[in-house]
Amino acid sequence: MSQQAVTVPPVPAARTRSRVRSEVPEATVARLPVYLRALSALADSGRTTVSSEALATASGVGSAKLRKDLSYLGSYGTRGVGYDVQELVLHISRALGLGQRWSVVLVGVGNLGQALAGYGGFDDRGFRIAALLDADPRRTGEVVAGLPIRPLADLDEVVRQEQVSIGVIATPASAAQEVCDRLVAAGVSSILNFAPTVLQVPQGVDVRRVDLSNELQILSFHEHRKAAAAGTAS
Amino acid sequence: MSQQAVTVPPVPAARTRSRVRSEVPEATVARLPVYLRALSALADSGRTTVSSEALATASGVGSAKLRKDLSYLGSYGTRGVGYDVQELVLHISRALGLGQRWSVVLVGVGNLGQALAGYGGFDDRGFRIAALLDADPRRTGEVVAGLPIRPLADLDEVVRQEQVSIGVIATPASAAQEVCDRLVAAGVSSILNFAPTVLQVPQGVDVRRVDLSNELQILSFHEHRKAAAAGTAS
DNA sequence: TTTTGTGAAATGATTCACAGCC
DNA sequence: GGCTGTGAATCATTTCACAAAA
Repeated sequence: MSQQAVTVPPVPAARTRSRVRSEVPEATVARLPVYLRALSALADSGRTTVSSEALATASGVGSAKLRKDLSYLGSYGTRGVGYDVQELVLHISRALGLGQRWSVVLVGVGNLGQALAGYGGFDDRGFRIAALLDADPRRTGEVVAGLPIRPLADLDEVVRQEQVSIGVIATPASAAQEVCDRLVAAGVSSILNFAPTVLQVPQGVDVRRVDLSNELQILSFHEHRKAAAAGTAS
Repeated sequence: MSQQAVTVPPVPAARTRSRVRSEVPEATVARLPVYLRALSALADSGRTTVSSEALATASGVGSAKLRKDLSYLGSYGTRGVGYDVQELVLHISRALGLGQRWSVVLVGVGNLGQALAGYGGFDDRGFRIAALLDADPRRTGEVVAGLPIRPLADLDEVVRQEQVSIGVIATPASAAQEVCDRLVAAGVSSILNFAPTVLQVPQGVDVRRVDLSNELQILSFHEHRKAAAAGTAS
């Protein structure tokens, strides 16, 4: 059937007043981090140059798609040779806005929130957890992954003082919309939502949703079809 | 900018030998779980019927899209009235293959694996964790979320005995491909991968990837663009 | 009168295939 | 000779807009 997945077009498409012309297609943006990761691995293994074919294979896509994706960023390859690994890392990083270190606030330090805080996927690549917040006052002060848990009331202060522009919601579904509203009110304009709810946000705010059971259900659909197909194998 | 995201077209498109004709578009499949969740909430709140407009709003999509999506499953609405909530839940569940209970094996019981095991998103909707496996022999026997951790060597036995067809990988990136190979060898044909790697799998195996730092980087891209746009506000 | 279901149009993404450059 | 960059063709998805059903 397929390959890697989970991150594409459910982003409904920008509806900005002034039609800003996004230049890089959304589907391409969603793949850039994958290329970046593959390139880092190549760099670590000592490769200095790579062909579209090789990088495409490592990223689980076709080489034509890869080349078209990269072409939106500019012409950084050399015909007959390939791409310079270091240089390409730089260009993709720049396109993704990874030149700066983004501060993130994580709300909801339960099971999942703790795992996220300790995951390493943050520092890993230019992100920094500015604070952990939790609504339960009994958790205040507890230290998780080296950071003290703070009360939700500190939200505005944290966002202002730490220049936070990305919020991660790892609360139960029932609290997610309210937390989201408060994040937006505090000035956060990008949200990563792990709670199984659809958040309502004003224009100009980006939300991405990660939902375990959604993913399982999509896999279930395909399993179901495969089983049915196998049964019909005349 | 946008709305909910994270689960769509990065699924490269089916490449099955015999061109099975998928009927329901991939993009639609990725949204069905969202509708299902919204419908459950409506049912809990006592609603018995819902219009495409209302359900669309609750799901973060447009009503035309919703109606077209549902039309791939059949004509289950009543003109002038809307959809019967219970009935629609049933039809979507059936389409997703949720009539049966799927058994899942979770490999890698670290930080994230533990959070997933305890998340509740499994039992929640027709999924059952058949076993927790971990490569570290020191963890064997430890009980997490009510289940004992078993050694990786038990994989084949678990898959066979428990009729497992879905595997969840929550190992470090370095171990993911090997675990994946063993899952596939054992007969698992759908994989949910939380490790930050692109898995290579044979045809007929579905992989979906969930990657925290990918999501953050996509948000970073949009933040970056918004900041640039704000700066250019002449 | 309301709201579905759906052809047809518009938009977006992928793939092809090859000219151009190293 | 090998490999990129990209128009043009294809395929997929979304949106429009309205006829038909309740």
